[in-house]
Amino acid sequence: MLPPALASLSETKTELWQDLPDPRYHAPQQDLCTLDALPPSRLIVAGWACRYRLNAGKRRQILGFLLPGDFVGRVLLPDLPLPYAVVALTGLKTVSAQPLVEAAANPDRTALARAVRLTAHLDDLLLLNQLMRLGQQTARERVVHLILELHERLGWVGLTWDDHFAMPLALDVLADALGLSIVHMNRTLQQLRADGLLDVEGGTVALLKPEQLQDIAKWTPLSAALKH
Amino acid sequence: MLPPALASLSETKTELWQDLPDPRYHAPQQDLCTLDALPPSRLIVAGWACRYRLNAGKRRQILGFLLPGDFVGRVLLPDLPLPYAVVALTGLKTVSAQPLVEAAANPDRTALARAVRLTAHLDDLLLLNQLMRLGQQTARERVVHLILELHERLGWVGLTWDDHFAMPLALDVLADALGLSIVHMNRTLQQLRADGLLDVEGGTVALLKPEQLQDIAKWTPLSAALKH
DNA sequence: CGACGAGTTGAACTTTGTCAAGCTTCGTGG
DNA sequence: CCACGAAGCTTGACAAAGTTCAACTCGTCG
Repeated sequence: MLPPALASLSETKTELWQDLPDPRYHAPQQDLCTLDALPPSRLIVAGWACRYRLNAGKRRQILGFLLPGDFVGRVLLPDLPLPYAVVALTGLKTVSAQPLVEAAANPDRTALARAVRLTAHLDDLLLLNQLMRLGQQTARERVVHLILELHERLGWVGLTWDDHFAMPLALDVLADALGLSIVHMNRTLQQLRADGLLDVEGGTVALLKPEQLQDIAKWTPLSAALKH
Repeated sequence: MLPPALASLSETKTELWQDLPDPRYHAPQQDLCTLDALPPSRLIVAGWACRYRLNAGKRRQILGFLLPGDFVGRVLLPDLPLPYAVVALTGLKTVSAQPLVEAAANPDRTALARAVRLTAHLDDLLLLNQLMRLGQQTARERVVHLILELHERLGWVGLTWDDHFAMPLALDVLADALGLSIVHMNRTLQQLRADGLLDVEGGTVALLKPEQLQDIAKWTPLSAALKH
């Protein structure tokens, strides 16, 4: 199973991912990088993190989740400060992504360069998905849409089993991501559970009726948008 | 007055902007590029456009506005399809931005390359601003925040006069951008007008109490985030 | 045992959307 | 020159969606 960074590179082996240098471990709640600071270039090997911004001391807005195989920092423009912060949501293992960033900057169009640059495109897609959720969807739609997105992304790196997967996120984290109150987040999940559509318990998500869920959220697989 | 693309380059003259090749004119409502198509690389010289996405046939979500000095298409990754469409909101004049895109790809860190790459960073900032508006702010805050953003951006290219500027947008366009219904968009503007904070009429915006507006929207100037 | 954190529930309230109607403006064609 | 219609803006009344506050549960960990 390939990480998203290399998803399009069938010939590139997982070893590349595993053999990157300088492994490090981060505790939950630890900041991986702060707003307007020069970010490190690292790749997440295990655990979940998120990008977020604070709006004038109020509750944070989570911009997106970072899963195993995702970059912390930027592949393109690695020399500019990030307009957001990144924090570990679980215990985290990362490795240096320096070799991959350098490959992306390589003017020769190697397959690796192309694959790494594709991840920048994927990042764009994910941010737009998040924006569409916040701008256009109801609470119910947002929740389902996000969960389907996580399901697809985790599938790429072999972290799903059938139609369920581990989601180590508390209600308040989901609420911050989806722009909802904790209470409403809760009620929305209850409702989905009561409808027999999905199940979220003990950090595990089960998609009980995948087709209906895709319908509710008007979900389009990310892979469709990357087919170019 | 410099376009954003070159805002950080005091030594670069406006002529560069004016002298780009292949001027073209586009009618309002004309698509400049469509979803998942390879975009042109063009620079807007006059008029307004926007990026948008449709969510399953419902009303469009506008992702951001493109003003004079902004790129249509992408500076980085010009060879990948856009995950959104771009349409002219007014009559539009554009020129080819090919020379600038090539400059950005130049591995030598020329001042021009750096400036053009900065515009990619600015694009990120604008998208994040939009996301924060949709995720965290009330209708009133969103409207003010967007207007302050437009005011700052238009100021960069000399299209503001004191605290007012031309905004050739109908209510439904603003509503699509801010994720509001037309009716509520209207009422929110009415309220702001009644409060003596700003005035929107006949395609012109006047900021009557700029400090209070910044307060309402928790506005941070973009220039602050670009100071790096 | 107690305390804490996370999840859950009810009830009142606020914000925003929907529907429907009326208005103004402006251009067009008789 | 006026009547007409279309498009955009405005208003009221109501409905739906989401938030807030407050209380209660449940398990875990000291």
